[in-house]
Amino acid sequence: MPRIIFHIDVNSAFLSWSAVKLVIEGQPDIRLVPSVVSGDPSDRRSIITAASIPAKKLGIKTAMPVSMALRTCPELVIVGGDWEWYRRCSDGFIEICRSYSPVLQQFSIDECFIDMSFRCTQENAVAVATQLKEQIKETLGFTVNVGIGSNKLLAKMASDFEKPDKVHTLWENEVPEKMWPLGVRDLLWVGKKTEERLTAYGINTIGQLAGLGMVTLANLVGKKFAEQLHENANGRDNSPVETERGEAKSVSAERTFSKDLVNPKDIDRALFNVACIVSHRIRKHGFRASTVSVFVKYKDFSVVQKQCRTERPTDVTAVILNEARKLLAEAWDGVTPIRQIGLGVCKLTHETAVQMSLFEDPKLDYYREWDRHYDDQKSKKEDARILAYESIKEAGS
DNA sequence: TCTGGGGTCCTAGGACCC
DNA sequence: TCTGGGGTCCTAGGACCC
Repeated sequence: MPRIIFHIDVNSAFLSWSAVKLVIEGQPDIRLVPSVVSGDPSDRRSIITAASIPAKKLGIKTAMPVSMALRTCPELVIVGGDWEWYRRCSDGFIEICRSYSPVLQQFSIDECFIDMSFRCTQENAVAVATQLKEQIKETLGFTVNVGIGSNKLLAKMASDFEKPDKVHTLWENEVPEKMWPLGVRDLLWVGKKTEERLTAYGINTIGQLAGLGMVTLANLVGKKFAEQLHENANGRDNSPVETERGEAKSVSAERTFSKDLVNPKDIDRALFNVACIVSHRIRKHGFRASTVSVFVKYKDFSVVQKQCRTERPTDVTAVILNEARKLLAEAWDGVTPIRQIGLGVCKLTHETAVQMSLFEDPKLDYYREWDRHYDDQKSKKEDARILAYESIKEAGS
């Protein structure tokens, strides 16, 4: 029996979600004018996270620097992102999708796959998808695209066709007509570098890629990736809709400074801040980390990254920070101005048995106490924010 | 024009062991 | 004294996704 997969993708997710909130608060609908969402609208270094359709028509794109977009369109409306609110919108949209099929894989905050094989037929798939799309619009106030295909790849490619508020199919027999004429860059997993390599070889469309011999392709992009690209370009993908959200494999935080920093005190403060964020996050999920890494990005965007193993898995801020400081000393010469700094942990375990060591730092108890205070403060702040949002929701309903 | 923040997976080379 | 080959772990870097 052929599979029937839906891919549901929120149109300009962050922008739509911010618009919904503003409308609830009685503000004009920013979806109707050139508008964007950016991290920090006042920071020259921030970039665009999402753009409205009128903004896109003016050539404003995601990931474009805000300063550049403002030159294109001086009257551009810029709003800051609001993660707590986005989380709620995302939960609402996932909940509706799940009511259509429990075999659901959340692909990102604004995308999911559902396996509809037992819930509809090829004949009525478009009608069912349209109903889903309308239900989300009526209940939550924002639009989605639904892509339908016989596997995840085709469903995802289909949802990327004309936007917004549309349903598209891409069945296997439609691949030559609907997918092969597209440029290679439109194929999932073909980014800038791979596109460059392929076009340099004269491969411009997905159709040309589909017909390319494996030996040639492997020489261009490596064996493993070549196999995947070959399958995908031919519309084949047998990956399942994975309902289990795998556990995080790494946790990281990074900060870009509004001006490049060179003062070691400033840089150490930034490192401290990201260490607090990362260690708080792993404690929240009950993880301990065995590897700490630090990276430094310079003005020319070159990156130096250093990592090391910890003596034993840890979730203590002070321990992670201590490792990070050593790594920073290796990575940074102490004089070159730094644009961005980041700290990550990986090799995460749920190990809770405390391994006693004769050499255990006697200050460890104090450090843990400090972390408990930090976590308390954080959760109090979160509670306050949740209350604030509940009242917004009430005002809207 | 001047480039955020958070992830995943893959590759390649070196160290070390058997 | 000089040599092979496989396996595993670690680190660094690159490419991709949203």
